Amino acid sequence: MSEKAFLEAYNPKDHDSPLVTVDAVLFTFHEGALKVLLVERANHPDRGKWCLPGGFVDMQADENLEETVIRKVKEKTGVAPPYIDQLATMGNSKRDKRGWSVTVCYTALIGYQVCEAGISTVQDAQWFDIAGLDRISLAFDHQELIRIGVERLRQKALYSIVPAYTLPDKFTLPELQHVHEVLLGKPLQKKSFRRRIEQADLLIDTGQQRTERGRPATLYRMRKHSGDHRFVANLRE
Amino acid sequence: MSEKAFLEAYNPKDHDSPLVTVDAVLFTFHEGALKVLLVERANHPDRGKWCLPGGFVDMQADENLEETVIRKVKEKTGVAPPYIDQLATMGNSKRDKRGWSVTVCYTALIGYQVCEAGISTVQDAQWFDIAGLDRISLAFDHQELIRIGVERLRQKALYSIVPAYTLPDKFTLPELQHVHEVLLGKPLQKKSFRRRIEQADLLIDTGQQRTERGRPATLYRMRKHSGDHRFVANLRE
DNA sequence: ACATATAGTGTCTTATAGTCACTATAATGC
DNA sequence: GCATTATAGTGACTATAAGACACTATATGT
Repeated sequence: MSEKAFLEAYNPKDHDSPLVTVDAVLFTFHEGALKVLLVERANHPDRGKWCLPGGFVDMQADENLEETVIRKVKEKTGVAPPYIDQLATMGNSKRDKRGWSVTVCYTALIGYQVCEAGISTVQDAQWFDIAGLDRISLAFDHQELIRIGVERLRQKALYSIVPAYTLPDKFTLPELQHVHEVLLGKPLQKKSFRRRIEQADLLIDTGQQRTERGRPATLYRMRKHSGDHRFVANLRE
Repeated sequence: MSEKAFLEAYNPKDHDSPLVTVDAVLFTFHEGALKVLLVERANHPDRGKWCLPGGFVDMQADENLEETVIRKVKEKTGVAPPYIDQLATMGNSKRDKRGWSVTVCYTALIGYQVCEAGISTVQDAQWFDIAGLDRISLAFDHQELIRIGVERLRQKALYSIVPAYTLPDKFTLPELQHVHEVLLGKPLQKKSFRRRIEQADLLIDTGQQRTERGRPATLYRMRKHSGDHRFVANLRE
C-alpha cells in the first residue's frame, strides 16, 4: 500500500488515545511572597477544588501545545506571560478519574500588576501564596506539578535571573534580590548579587529611580534574552 | 449531577484527542564518538526512514509514560537504561501526517557493551554517530529531538557527570573525561576534571585497574545518585 | 541639622577552575 | 637490562568569581 492510500484509510479514532491536557504553573511575586495562580473547577471531576489553569487541546483552534497553554493563561489573566517554559509531562492511568490522561505542564512567570486587571474580572481565578499551599487539596496531581515548578524556579535562581520575570517590567536590584532570597529561603550578599548581574550586562538602566524609604533605587528592565543567561558559578546554597 | 453519575456517563471517545506517542533519544559512547540509537520504520507514514525508538502508549499495558518508554527501549536493546530523563514534549498538528499528535520524548543513556547483544538481535535498530547525522533524513521531527537531546547532554557535561552513564559500569577517569571533551568539542584540563570529581566523592574506586597503553588507569563505578550531583561551578566553555 | 533607612561600593577573603611541569607505571624495542 | 614511549596521576601556582563586611551615598522624617 502506498503512503497516500494508507493516510486516506487512516482514522485516528480507530486507536484508543489518552486524554491530552495542558496546564500552566503561573508564578508571580507580590507583597514579599511567591504566588501561583489557581482556578476553581466548575465541572466534574474534582468540581469545586482549586487547580492549575489549563485544559484540553483544541485541535481546531491550536496549532501546537504552546498556543494551547498561552490561550489558557490568557483566558484567566488577559495577557500572555513574558516567560514560558516546558516543565514536565505527567501521564498515567490514575491521575484523572476519567481515565488514562497526559498533561503537558508549562511554567510561566508574570508581573503582578500586568495581569491584575485581567484576573479581577475572572471570578474563579486567584493568586495563592506558595507558603501554606500544601494545606489545601488541589485537583489531580497539580500539587505535585506546583512542587516541581517551585523546585525548578529555585534552581534557576541559583544560576540565572529568570525570577526577574515575576516582577513588573521595571524593577530595582534590591527587589530582584529579594525574589531570589525568598526562593532560596536565605539572605544573599548584595555585592555578589549585583556584581554578577553587572558583569554579565543583563539589565538596562532605565535612567529612572524609585524611592520608597531611604536612598532611591535605580529602575532596570530586562535586556532581550537575559533570561537565557547562565552564570558559570552558582550562588551558594 | 453527582461526580459518580458524571463519571459513569463519561466516554473519552466523545472528545477528539491527539495521538500520543513516546520516544527515546538513547545515547551511548563508543569508539570515541557519541552515538544515538535509530530504528527503521516498518510502517507508514515515513516507511523506510530512520526514527527514534518509541511508539504509542498502550493504555492496557502501561501504567504511566515512563513504563511506555522503558518498554520501547527494551524492545530494541534488551535492557533498561541506567539513566532516563524527560527531555521535551512536542505537540502540533503538522509533525505527523496522521494528524494532531503529541510525543513525550525522553533522553536515556546506556553503555555500549551492555546492550550490544540485544541490539544485534534486532534487525532494524542501529547506532548512528551524532557527527554527520544531520545529513540523513529522519522521520517526523526526530532530527530536532536529537538536537535538543545533544544540547541537554552537553549542558550537563558542564556541571555534572551524567555523561558517565554512556559508559560501561566500570570506567576510567580518562575515559569519562574523553566523553566530556567530545560533548563539549574541546579539550579539558585533567587536573580540574579529576579534582572536582574527587572532592565531590562521586565515584567508587573498584580497586581494579585497566592497562591499554602506558600506565594503568584506575577503574571506577558511579556511586548511587552521583548523576544528581551539580557542581557549584561549571567547566568553562 | 541630625537620625534613620535603604542603595550602592571598596576591598579583602575564600572557593574552585585553569595551567603546566613534574612524577608514576605500564609496554616495547634494542 | 635499560632506554624510549605512552598514558595516568599529582603538585603548586594563577585566575576568576563568590562571600563577607565595613564604608559611602542619598533619600525621608522630626
